[in-house]
Amino acid sequence: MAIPYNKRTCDCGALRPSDVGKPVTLAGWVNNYRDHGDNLVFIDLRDRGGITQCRFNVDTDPQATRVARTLRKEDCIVVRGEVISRGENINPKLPTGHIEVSVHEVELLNKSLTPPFEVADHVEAGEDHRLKYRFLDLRRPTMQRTMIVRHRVLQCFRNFFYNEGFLEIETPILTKSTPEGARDYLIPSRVFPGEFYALPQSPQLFKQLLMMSGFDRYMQIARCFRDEDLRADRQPEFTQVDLEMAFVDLEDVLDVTERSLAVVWKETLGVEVPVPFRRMSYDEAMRDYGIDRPDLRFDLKLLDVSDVVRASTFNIFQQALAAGGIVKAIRLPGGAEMTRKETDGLTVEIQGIGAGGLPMTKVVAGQGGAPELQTGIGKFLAPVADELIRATGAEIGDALFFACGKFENVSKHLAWLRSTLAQRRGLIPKDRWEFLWVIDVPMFEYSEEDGRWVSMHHPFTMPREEDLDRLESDPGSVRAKSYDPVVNGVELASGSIRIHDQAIQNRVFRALGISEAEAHAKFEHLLTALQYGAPPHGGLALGLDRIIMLLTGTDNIRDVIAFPKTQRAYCPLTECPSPVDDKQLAELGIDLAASVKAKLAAAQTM
RNA sequence: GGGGCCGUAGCUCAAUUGGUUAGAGCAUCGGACUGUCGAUCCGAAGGUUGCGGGUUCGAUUCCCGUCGGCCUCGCCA
Repeated sequence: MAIPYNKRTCDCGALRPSDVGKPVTLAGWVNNYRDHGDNLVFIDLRDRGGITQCRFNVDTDPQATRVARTLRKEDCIVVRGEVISRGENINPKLPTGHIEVSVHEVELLNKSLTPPFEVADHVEAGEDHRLKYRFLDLRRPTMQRTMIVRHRVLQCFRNFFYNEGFLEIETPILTKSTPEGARDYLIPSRVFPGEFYALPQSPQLFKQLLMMSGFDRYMQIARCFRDEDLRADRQPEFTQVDLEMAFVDLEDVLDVTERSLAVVWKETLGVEVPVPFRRMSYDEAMRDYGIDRPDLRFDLKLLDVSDVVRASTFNIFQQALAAGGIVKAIRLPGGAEMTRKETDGLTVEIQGIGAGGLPMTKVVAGQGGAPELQTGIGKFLAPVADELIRATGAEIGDALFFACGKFENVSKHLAWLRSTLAQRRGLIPKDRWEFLWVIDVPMFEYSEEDGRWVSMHHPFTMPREEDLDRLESDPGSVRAKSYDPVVNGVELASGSIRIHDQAIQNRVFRALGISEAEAHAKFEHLLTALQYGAPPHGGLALGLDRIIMLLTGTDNIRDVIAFPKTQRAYCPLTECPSPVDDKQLAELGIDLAASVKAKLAAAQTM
């Protein structure tokens, strides 16, 4: 008689000594089997709740034991039996380790082929392999835990924002291509041949329109799409917890956002996050950390030593300073113990991100015990050694690393060095969460490539009122009413107060070199809506994937997404993207370029 | 588009300066075993060294190309 698998009594992680004596029905996958010959067979049964050991005794249940002997890893089974105590033979590694199920009946629901890799946390498998067999990879306990955390965090955000009066409203996936920002994924229209929808990079304009529609407080768990190259923390489709509020100013958005994050950290990790978060201006972040998302878990600030090294004899510095550049340094406590091999390795790596090299020196005890600079560029710095040691606060045993040139490059190189040194030298404290807001970000940055100003955030961002009169005369000095929450060097979100005045919106478009005709072609709906009583509003979008990465302690975004893509945005599981029938293309009025056809043909004959 | 690392058994990896029949652990298969729990013991099977070319008496090793994976710069409002 078949065992009623639809009447499971609990999951495989639930049973405890207090359940001893109860009849149970469990179903799941064979995690492991141990066959002890004549008498005993053990099966570790796994489902998303955990693992329960099942015992088969040939003396009492010969038929079930016969079946159990044939079971192999990843077979899907259902068992019926009785919870018994393990006596002395407890397994402290399992929450269910004090009990086991004495199985009287077992049924194989589906036999598994030998899996291509073992479903266990301790067995590593190549990542493309894991993605090809993602349904097996997701059975691993850590992956299951991650997906469960993800679920809980989503619930947590939803509950929090509902309680704060937010409405969850969906926005279109098929929408309009936008000129600024990332490359769009395009969807050809069958009904309008030659015309295209775009997948949303974010629901930005729709959420602003919802504010103009009077919904006041909006939230959505929104899937967003950007056709740009991938990174360890970037996927072509990703999830944002998207917010927008009307009749608010900057303080209101910051307040509700930081409280939501505090709740999520409390609920998932039990960590109390103090609110309000500290705030740092963009200029301060760039000056002290060289990056707009500083990791405040460790010090290693960037120190401007331009004036100090001006009198040194190091040519590279002289040239940089003469060209209007700067020289900055990082003081690494204990860095003098680094080997030549280590520092040479850093030099090669920093050259890989565009630096000319990595000037450095060590602070050692000279004659009489006074600190002096040795190795590296020490001899060139001799004329300014005392002053440099004083300016950097360097002590005997430290190392000093330098970068020189344009502010942007120095910042980029030393920001990389700062976090690399902190990681390799073990300077990052565990279980520390350093939240902050980065505010007062410039509205625009100049794009050499495009020969014009481009938005740092997006074109709908409100400038600070006191900077408005410089929008035309000095756009580079205008700061935005934008705000980014950052934790441990990770940008969690990005948001701003929006422009709700058509005149200001037009001035910003003009500053961006977007003509009136183009603005109307691309944003007619927004510009029109701004003329019908648009309320002041603002919001932000939290990067859910990165939040889950932080909460689960992974540095790989693929680990927090059930079905992610490879670095080339390929899915090994579904083997997509993939070619489509000529008929489908014909319906869309699309003809492939000759070069593309040739490539496809060549690939097929291979 | 640029830089870096990698590709050897089903999986994770090793293989000396370019040199005998390319090894190990896990998985698999067969056998043993009364309490294991990442079981243990005995045995077996398992390889176009990603693919193509070159150098060489001889290539997993060196060179060129190509395909794929990862990290990264550019890019990502």
